[in-house]
Amino acid sequence: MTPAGRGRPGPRRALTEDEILDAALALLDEAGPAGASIRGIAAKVGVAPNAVYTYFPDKAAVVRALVEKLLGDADHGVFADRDRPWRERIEALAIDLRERLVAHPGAAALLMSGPMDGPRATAIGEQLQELLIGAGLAPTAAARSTYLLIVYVLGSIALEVADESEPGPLPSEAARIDSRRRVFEQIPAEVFPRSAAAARTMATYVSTDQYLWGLRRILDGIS
Amino acid sequence: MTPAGRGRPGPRRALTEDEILDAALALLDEAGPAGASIRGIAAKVGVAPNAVYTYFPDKAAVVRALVEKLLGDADHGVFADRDRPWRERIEALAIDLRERLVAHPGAAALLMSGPMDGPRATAIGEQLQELLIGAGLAPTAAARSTYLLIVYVLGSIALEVADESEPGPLPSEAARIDSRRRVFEQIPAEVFPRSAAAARTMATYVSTDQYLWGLRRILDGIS
DNA sequence: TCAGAAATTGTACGGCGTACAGAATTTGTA
DNA sequence: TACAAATTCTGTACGCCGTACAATTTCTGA
Repeated sequence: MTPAGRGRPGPRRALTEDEILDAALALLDEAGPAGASIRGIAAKVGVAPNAVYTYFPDKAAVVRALVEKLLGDADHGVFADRDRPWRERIEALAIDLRERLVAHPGAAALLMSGPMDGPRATAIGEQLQELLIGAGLAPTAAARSTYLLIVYVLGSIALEVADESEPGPLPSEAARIDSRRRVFEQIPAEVFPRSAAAARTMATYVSTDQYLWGLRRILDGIS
Repeated sequence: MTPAGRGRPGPRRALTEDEILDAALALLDEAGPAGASIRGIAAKVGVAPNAVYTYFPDKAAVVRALVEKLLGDADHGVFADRDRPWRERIEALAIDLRERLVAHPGAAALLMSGPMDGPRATAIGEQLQELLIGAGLAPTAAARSTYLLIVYVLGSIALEVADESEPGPLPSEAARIDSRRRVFEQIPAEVFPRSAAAARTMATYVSTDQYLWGLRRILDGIS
């Protein structure tokens, strides 16, 4: 488990941390959280279960590392382009994060299972603050707005993936909306009149449209 | 497991669904998610583990029922008082939900572990829509705003409880902010200058102040 | 060359959710 | 009033899980 700064005795490692994380992610995608066990990961990479403990001290560390990996590097694309309008840059980051995380529904839930204090999470917060200060916000307001945005992005994604119960990749957005519509159309209008009338809108809660609509209301609110 | 509409043969039940849920919640509070096992619940109420399956088909059903129970009845207090200003009513609901859920940190995480389609969740959505329409929003905007608010409330709470890793009741807000400050003050200013400068503000992300601040920005954005 | 560090395996433990069969209890009805 | 059927609960068991421990193998620097 020690970093193994090559130069010390001992056989060469058969794996890398990244191979383990890739296997964990693949299992998460195929079989959901239940499938991403230490034993499953070990089987997938072809070692005994306890060999994983050479690379990570325990399962929680695997999850932490996986979350960090999923957050990715935020300093790319439109978000990093200082010549674009700031709202556009934030929308680009939000869309990018949503795409990356929704692609791995099982993993998205892990995001909110522990403190977000990894370097990549910090880097995203740093860039958001920098951007908002550049947009004219006072430093304190920029920091608070940064957290508001993170809450919104992560909350949206978590609720979105929680809506689908099956493991495996999420169905298409259209399919998910459709199945939600069928559910919401059953709402009894006598007891929930507003919800029954809004069934079609509520079906689209998990859409990119709603996601961007909510984000824009927040951006309106902080500027 | 069948509702047991008294009148059919069989011994009387030794428990009620509610006793099981109470035991589950107590275990969740004492020992966190890991402690709230079917076996633990059964031990706490004094039956064999599999007796629980008389009341709920599986563990997921226990969790679903617990989540519903935790959501509580929203139609009370300031939120239900149609004579108060609408923003005040929403703030009252938000504060009420946060208090109720943060009191059971282990359970809060369960909220986003499945679709929020229970009757109590629907009732909250219904009342929010009604309120927002009364505030002058068009029905579609009211529905979208409702979801935005739910995302914010649940996302905030989930991130807040995820920040504390230990099971058991959350420390006081002041203690949590203090411990966050100590962590954030370690951020290296050379690599994350904005975050380092905002450490004190970031420490208060988990405060009622920040929670209400963010909520108000959203309310600003939707009106 | 070889001492000793590191990686990996075999084995084991306690805990989990839950399936299944049987015993015990209660009921409406014959 | 006796009994058949329905229901609750227990005993037991299975296959998972995370992970601790000791032994084995493979490598390196001295």
